[in-house]
Amino acid sequence: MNDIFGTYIREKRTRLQQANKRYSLRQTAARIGIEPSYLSKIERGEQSYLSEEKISALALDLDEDPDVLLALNGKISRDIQEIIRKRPQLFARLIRELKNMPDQAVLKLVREVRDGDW
Amino acid sequence: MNDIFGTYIREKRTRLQQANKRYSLRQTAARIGIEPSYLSKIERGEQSYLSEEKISALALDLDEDPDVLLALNGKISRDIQEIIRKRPQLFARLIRELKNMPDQAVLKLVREVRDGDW
DNA sequence: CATGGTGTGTAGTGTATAGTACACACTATT
DNA sequence: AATAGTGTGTACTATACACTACACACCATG
Repeated sequence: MNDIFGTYIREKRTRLQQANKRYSLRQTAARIGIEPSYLSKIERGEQSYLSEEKISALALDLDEDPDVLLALNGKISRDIQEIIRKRPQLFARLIRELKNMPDQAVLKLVREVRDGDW
Repeated sequence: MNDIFGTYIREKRTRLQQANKRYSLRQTAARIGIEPSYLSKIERGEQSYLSEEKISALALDLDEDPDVLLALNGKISRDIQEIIRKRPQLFARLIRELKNMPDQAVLKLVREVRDGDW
């Protein structure tokens, strides 16, 4: 189904594997704490279920952005979900408004918030 | 576990029931398409699993905000999730920045976006 | 006093999610 | 020729999630 997540991490891992043999499927699986056969299935898109914890561990291991890997897996990190659930109306409105805004516009908001005069 | 969702909808429903007998547990359950015993369990917090579809239907029926009911149930609506997953880094940054901002500040952003000059 | 409507208790169900365990075939090394 | 390491196939498992089905006890009311 969701073979884009699998394809993405397989490409990244095999690229790292060229330079360093510790990025074999088996060793990587061992580091993130799953069976090699399971990681194999996931990379080939045969099975795409992987918990947030494992995805985050994998992101750390492969030097990838956890939020990106989670998104490729159809997930959103728990801390983000928590923030939204605490003020659902507020964030729902904001996020829907931003749906079609270009990246630049959203980034401008981020900057505005960070060094803003609130 | 999550008896706040149940308590909330039970209160709202029974309040509506005072004025209109069509808001009995049985009739309400029938309108949203679940068994009365199941709605009973949910309202008493014994079981809190309810799909997004049923929660939205319930929100509509009880004249409540779907995003709020979903949040009380530990969920976030699919359309919001989709928006975030399409640009995970961007939205992750923005949302985390806004975590501790007061409502007013976030609302100001919403307004800025809506009638902004992008 | 039966009938209709109320809420609830108990038991069971199907699918999704998140994996393990182990055997197999292949390649590289020693 | 044995050994270590590679990826993969098959079968199985446990828990979470999202419900249904049906029986029960308790009012009202005609």
